[in-house]
Amino acid sequence: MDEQTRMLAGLTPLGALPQADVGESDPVRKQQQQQQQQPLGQPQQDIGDILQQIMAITDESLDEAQARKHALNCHRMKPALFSVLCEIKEKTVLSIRGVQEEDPPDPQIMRLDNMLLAEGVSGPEKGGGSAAAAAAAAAAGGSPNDGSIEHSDYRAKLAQIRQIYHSELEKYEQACSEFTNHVMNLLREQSRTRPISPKEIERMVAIIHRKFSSIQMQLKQSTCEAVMILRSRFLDARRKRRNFNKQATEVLNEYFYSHLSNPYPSEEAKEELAKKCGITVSQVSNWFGNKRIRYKKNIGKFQEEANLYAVKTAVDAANVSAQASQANSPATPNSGSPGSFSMPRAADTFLSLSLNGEGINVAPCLQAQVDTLHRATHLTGGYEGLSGSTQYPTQCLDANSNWQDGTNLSSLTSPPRAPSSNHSDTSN
DNA sequence: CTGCATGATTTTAG
DNA sequence: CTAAAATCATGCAG
Repeated sequence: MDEQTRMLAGLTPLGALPQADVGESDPVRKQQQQQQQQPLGQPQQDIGDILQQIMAITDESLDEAQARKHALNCHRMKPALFSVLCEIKEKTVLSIRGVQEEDPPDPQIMRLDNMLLAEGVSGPEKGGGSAAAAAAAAAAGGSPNDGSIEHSDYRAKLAQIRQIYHSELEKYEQACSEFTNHVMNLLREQSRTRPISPKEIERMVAIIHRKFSSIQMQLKQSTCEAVMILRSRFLDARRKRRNFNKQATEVLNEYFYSHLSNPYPSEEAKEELAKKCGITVSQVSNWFGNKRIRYKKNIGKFQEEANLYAVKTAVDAANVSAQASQANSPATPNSGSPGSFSMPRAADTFLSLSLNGEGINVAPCLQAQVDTLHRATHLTGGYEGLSGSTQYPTQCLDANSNWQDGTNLSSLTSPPRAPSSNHSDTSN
């Protein structure tokens, strides 16, 4: 109400403007002016009336308003008024414009966009979604490989967020374009009664878009937050340690102790172990990394374990070997000790590995193994000169390997190797 | 609650 | 890049 009167008050005096101000060069204008001035004395009042009527429109019902609008449009003074308004508009709009012009792309929203893109939430459409998510997950984990199993949960959650994000975004976009259309239609409609330049419509649209984009930003922000939360939870979960099951540990230990001379499984071996243990290749790598360092740090502590697995491997191998020798020809030239079990195949492999293919030392080492195995098998306990622990593979292997020749290691550990009274080693 | 075992991650060295 | 070494964080037995 207040506003209306103010506007009216402001506009009415301006109505006189054209007379003073309009460029004389425009013949149409001139004519309009003349028309306007013909009913001398009246024009300003008429304009005032019309404006008042316009203002009153809001109070009327739709039909009534429609009728009035029509009447207004048909009013003989309408063109004149229109042109006047045009003039006013031109002046005021010019001054309004320039005050606030399009701002540069918001750095904040750019940041969010980048992040969402990086996280695989926005970016390529649905099809590539899971791939992007996987990539994001992999990047997040820093582990370059597989892990698809443990990431699946994360991926699922991310996909969920992604879906929500997209549907919301779509909703916003639809609402935005709907609203924009509506406003544009309105403005177009109104442009029949009041002067609205395309520029102005454009500006209006821009304003609407800005509003909606600020809403969008909120959406993006909350999506980012959700992703962050998910990510942190995921990282936490990933950090959670779950012991491998017994069987897996057994398999790994078996491999480790039967390859003690060179406990570096090849990529294929790792894959095989991973499959056998139901863990990932990187977990196998972790395990071997940890095992090597911990074994090296405290060999004594692992002696028992070593023996245990030595026996196990030997027995297994013996069984296999027995079966094999039954089936095959007896051709195992190295097996000098026919004793209770023939030479384990596992030992064979391990030796060939440890010796780098040199066949020369095989025999003594095998003998050593047999001895140790006997000892271990019989659990004779104290083997004289050794400080309490038998060292199945170590001595033999130490002679042939260098993966653990890290200076003072064994000195810290409990039972240092007793070089004396030991078969094998370099002896021959 | 504590200490150790152990899987995972980070840092360092080659 | 890989492996070693250091470190972190959790699970679990006592």
